[in-house]
Parts: sequence; C-alpha cells; structure tokens
Amino acid sequence: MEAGKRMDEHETCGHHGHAHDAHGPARTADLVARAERLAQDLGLQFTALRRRTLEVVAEEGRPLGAYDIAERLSVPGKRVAAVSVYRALDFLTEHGLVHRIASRNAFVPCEHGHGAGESAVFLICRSCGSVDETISAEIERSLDRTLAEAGFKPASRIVEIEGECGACQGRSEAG
Amino acid sequence: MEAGKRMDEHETCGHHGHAHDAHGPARTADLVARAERLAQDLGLQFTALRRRTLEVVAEEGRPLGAYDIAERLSVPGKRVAAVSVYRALDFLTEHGLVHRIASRNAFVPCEHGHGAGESAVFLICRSCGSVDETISAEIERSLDRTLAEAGFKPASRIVEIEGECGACQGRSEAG
DNA sequence: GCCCTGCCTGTTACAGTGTAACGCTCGGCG
DNA sequence: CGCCGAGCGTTACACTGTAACAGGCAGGGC
Ligand SMILES: [Zn+2]
Ligand SMILES: [Zn+2]
Ligand SMILES: [Zn+2]
Ligand SMILES: [Zn+2]
Repeated sequence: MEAGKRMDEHETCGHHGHAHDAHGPARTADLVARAERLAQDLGLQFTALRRRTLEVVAEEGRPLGAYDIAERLSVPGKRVAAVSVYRALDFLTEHGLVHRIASRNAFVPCEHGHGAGESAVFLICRSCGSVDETISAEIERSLDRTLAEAGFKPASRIVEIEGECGACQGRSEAG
Repeated sequence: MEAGKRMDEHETCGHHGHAHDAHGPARTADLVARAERLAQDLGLQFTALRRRTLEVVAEEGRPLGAYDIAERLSVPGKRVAAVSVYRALDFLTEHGLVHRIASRNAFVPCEHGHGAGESAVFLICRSCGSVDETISAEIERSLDRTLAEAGFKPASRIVEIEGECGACQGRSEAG
C-alpha cells in the first residue's frame, strides 16, 4: 500500500525520533535480526511461531488484529489459532519487538530500537489507517515531571494520537 | 472504598491540573449539573438513562466496564441491556462528561471541566485500580510540537500511564 | 385530533477480543 | 529411562462492541 517511500533518506531527514513509516522486507529483516540477538543474549526462545508472527506484523503496513494475524499464519490444513498468536504477541510485546495499539486492539512492529524506558508516541491516521511511531525526549520529560508532581510511579505508558497523517492531508486538499 | 479524602482542600493544594481522586456524591452532583447545563445550552436531551449512567460511573471510585454499568442499572424485573449503556456512554463521552480508558475498556467520570481541545492524562494504579485525571499544558505543548514536526493533524489524544499511585506506594513501603 | 418525523430506548443477534484450562510434544538433565 | 519446564494445539468460555429492527414518545404541520 502507498507506493513510494523506499527509505535510506533516513539519516539525513533532520527529524528527531521520527522513523517515517518503514514497513516491508527491509524492516522485517531488521526486526528478525534484533529478535535473534535478543533471544541469544537473554537465553530466550525465538521460535518459528514467534518469528512468523513478527514477520506477518512487520510486513503489513497497518495495525493487525490478533485474529487477522492468525488467519495470515494459517494455511489450508494447518490452522493457527488466535490463542497461539496471543501468546506469541505476548512474547513480542514484552520484549519491545511489536507494540499494541490500545485504541485499535491491534499490533504494529516496533520502528525503533528503543529500550523499555523510552516510550513511544503513536500517530494513527483515520484516513489511511497507518501508524507512525515516534520518540520525543521532550514529551518524556513533560510526562516525567507531571508524574513526579502527582507522586505517581509509572510502569508503562500509552500515548496514541488519532488524526490525519501528512500524506492524507495533501491527498484531501489537492485532490 | 478507600476512606478519608473528603475534598475541599482542592483550591489550596498548589498542584496544577491535578484533581485528586474525587468521586462520591459531591462530584456526582457537579457532573449532573454540568450535564444539565450543557443539554440546556446545546438543545440536547439529558435523558433518565443518560443521567443514571453518569451517576453510576461517577459514584464508583474506579473505572467501570459497560456491562458492569448495565448490571448496576438493572433492577429485578427491569434489566438494562449493555447496548443501551453503550449508547448512553457515547453521548456522555462525546460531550466530555465521562472518559473511556482505552487500556482497560472501561469508563471514568471526568474530573475536570476541560474543553474538547484540552486532553487529559490518566494515571492508572495497578494496585488499587484508581484512575486520576490530570491536565498538563506542558505535555500538550510538547505533543503539539511533535505532531507539527511530523506534519500530523491530531483529532483526539489518548495518554494513559499505568503504575503505582502515591497512596499505594506508601502502603507497600510502610505498611 | 391525526399523521409524520426524529430521537431515544428495548430487543435480538452477532462479530470481535481476550483468557483459562488441559493435554501433548520436545529437549535438557539426572 | 523418568522428570521437568517451555511452547504450542485445542476447546471452551467470558468480555467487549455493533448492526438491525421495532416500539415509545414528543413536537410540528395539517
Ligand atoms: Zn517501538
Ligand atoms: Zn493517512
Ligand atoms: Zn476530563
Ligand atoms: Zn493505588
């Protein structure tokens, strides 16, 4: 979906934590490699099901529901149940390889190599359904300050913005 | 639940958008009054079901699921279906009287009188389940800046932080 | 009064999301 | 070999949310 945008302009774009929507084979290979390294280092099992689940999520250009993933993983005669997908997704989300979009009950591949402390901001387009993951140290700082003020000890953060992405704005203005 | 905290110390607390968890009858009456004013001004219908739904959500000290609300609204011989509750909740959330907690599929009363432009930050305690709604102009600014940088036009925002509230931290450390 | 219309609600049916529980397999280990 | 733990298949089930249709009820025009 959405032709163009092949990537490599990434380093010179001047944006901060912004990763441009980078799905497709390239990002998939990156993510799989990252998963294998992680499993190696921590003594975890990056099983075939987990790898295939990660691949399906990474290939798709938009958030996928668990049942959609299950369907894509199924082949005639060998059906993958959603519950298995949920377990694989548990693993993948726990280790930051995919993210859950709470407002959509769906999952997207991680577009950054951020650690557990760094939380992401998800920009969800209402028109094309794409999700862009960005990191902003400034937002983290404001959040931390507010949380400290409230005496609240954060464990996980969800920041999801729904709206219209740049591409769709141009599309609807210009025609 | 959770004794103490009767409120009125609100104006002198020095916090910014922080409302302390204010449930109970007082906040309920405030919310109902606000809803009646709003319906009056905009020519909307603040029906019995909508009022009762708002009251149930406001009385509870924690996020309530739609089916929980339906159960509380039901009396022997007169059952309220969840679908009716959803419609009432649609009305209430559209007009900012209650908020949906996406990460919990649950609803809480609005603790502020904020307009549609001002978005809230929800602090969700994993121990006691309470939800505190705070407003931070600083976070809004950082978000706006990041969104502008990404060329993204926001329509609605979800910021939910899971962790441990101040009360529960004290409880687990000291007691 | 009567009809028409719009909004709200009741009811049924159903799709989508997520988890509990049980049992099997496989690989490592004594 | 038996034991054990992790992953996975399978079933069953609970929870969340919506579509579609029918009835009630108020307001407005006739
Ligand atoms: Zn990420
Ligand atoms: Zn778009
Ligand atoms: Zn609010
Ligand atoms: Zn708490």
